[in-house]
Amino acid sequence: MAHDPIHLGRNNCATCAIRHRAVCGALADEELKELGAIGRMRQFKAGDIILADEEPTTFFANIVSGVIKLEKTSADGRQQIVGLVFPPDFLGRAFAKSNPYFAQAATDVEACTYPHTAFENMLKKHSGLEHRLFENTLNELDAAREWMFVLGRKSAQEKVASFLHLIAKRQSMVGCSHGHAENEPSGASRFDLPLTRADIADFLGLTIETVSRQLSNLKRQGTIQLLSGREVFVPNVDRLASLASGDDEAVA
Amino acid sequence: MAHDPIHLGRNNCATCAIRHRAVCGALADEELKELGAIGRMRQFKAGDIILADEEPTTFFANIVSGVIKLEKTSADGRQQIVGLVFPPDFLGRAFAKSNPYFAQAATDVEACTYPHTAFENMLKKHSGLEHRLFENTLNELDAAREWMFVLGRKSAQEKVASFLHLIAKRQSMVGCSHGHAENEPSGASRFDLPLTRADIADFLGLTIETVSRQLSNLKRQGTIQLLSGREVFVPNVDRLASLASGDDEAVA
DNA sequence: GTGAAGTACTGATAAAGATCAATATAATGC
DNA sequence: GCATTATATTGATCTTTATCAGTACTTCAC
Repeated sequence: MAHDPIHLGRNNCATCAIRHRAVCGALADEELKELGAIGRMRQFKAGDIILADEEPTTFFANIVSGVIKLEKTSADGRQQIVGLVFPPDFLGRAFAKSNPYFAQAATDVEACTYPHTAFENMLKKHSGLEHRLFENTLNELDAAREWMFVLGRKSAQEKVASFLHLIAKRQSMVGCSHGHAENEPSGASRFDLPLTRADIADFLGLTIETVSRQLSNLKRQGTIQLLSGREVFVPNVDRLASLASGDDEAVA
Repeated sequence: MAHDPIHLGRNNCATCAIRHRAVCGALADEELKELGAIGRMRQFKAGDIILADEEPTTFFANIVSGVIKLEKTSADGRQQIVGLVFPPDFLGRAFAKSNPYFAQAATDVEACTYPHTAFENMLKKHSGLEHRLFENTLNELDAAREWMFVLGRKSAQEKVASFLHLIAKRQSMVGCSHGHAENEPSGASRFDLPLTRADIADFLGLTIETVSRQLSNLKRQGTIQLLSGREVFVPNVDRLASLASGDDEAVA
């Protein structure tokens, strides 16, 4: 926990936890060496701004650990989280002059960063890498559209249940080193919430109070247990999934 | 208006209205001939289902005229439009077994369609084409996230104003054959709504009634005029844009 | 430990939007 | 043309969620 502050120096791809699941998985050993040469492992603390809105792009990154929130803010201060970046996701908007959103560390984060121009040159040179990033982007687009349904059509309870279900899925993926994990956890699940109540509200298009009330409801029902404020235990993930899609009926 | 029913036979890329703005714009004449050989112009009538949810992908398409809505539906019948496809946009989810949403013609549509496998082979062969589609996808992702803010954080009036502003922007792009149009119309604008009130509601996460009331409000204020039910005249697009972002204040 | 700041929960009330219901307008078929 | 159906508007009422307000719990500094 008490590491060197920001830069951790050159990273060792061979021992990297996300070697095969991140975009770099597209590269053969030779090419990987080339990419590794421009990569630099960095650490961010919860709350650090990683990419600023409207600012010129300076780097891209693969997330190794932690969670980053992508946020839009309007002139009058309203906020909406438009994406969460988990390991082994890629951070950054390729081929744009500036970044279309704020990227802020939701938790402490470790990321393998690549300088803007050098990385885009790699993309041009290795079409396999670009292809992998393209597939990544298509998945992100699918996820964003999935979330549009949550934002536009779900009730507060369904929204909160959807969020918990999402975290349960992603957290259980972390640590699983092979495959893209269609492995829905269907039994029990336990995880730490990577977001504050305010963040959850901004992700779901709700207020803090409503999030808090819905969490209390889910707790009262027995759908979840709140161990501390951040630690959640879900005895039956299927049940949570049902609530997330509105197939509730018959709740204590 | 009274055309041959569906197939219009081989298309002529040379005279195509969207030749340079669509993804095919990435190709040189030689390659374009190759793509043209697998393309087939088709017409759809308003309401036709173009791609069905969960069904295997059978074709992709470039939209030449008209508007297509991308829709998600839940088991209990709730609907959310997660994207609108205008000319010269690309329709279809590359590299996936099945389509993640419904695609339905909102208006009559003309589209240049490409068979699934043949098109994906073109992508593999011509990395320039893939790159262009990638850039396209990145723009779609930006737009989806932009819309997440609308869905999560805007009021009903702001949502309806945002929708009208979006249509004003896209409709004025149609017919403009060069460039990607950062050309915000800032004076007056006149267009036909490509969506019914029910569609607009599904796009904005509202009910039909609320959409109707907000349109009536905007009309009462003088921000818009409703000529027929579908024809809209906006005397001052900037004013509409202000309402869309909540910088209202002082309305008659 | 104590105090202070940040974070989270709960209650009372207000407001925005949904729902229910009726009517009006437009499009379509015969 | 008229009847029928789909689409759109408007009003009355109810529900959900936001807002306002107060309190409790955590974390951190000292």
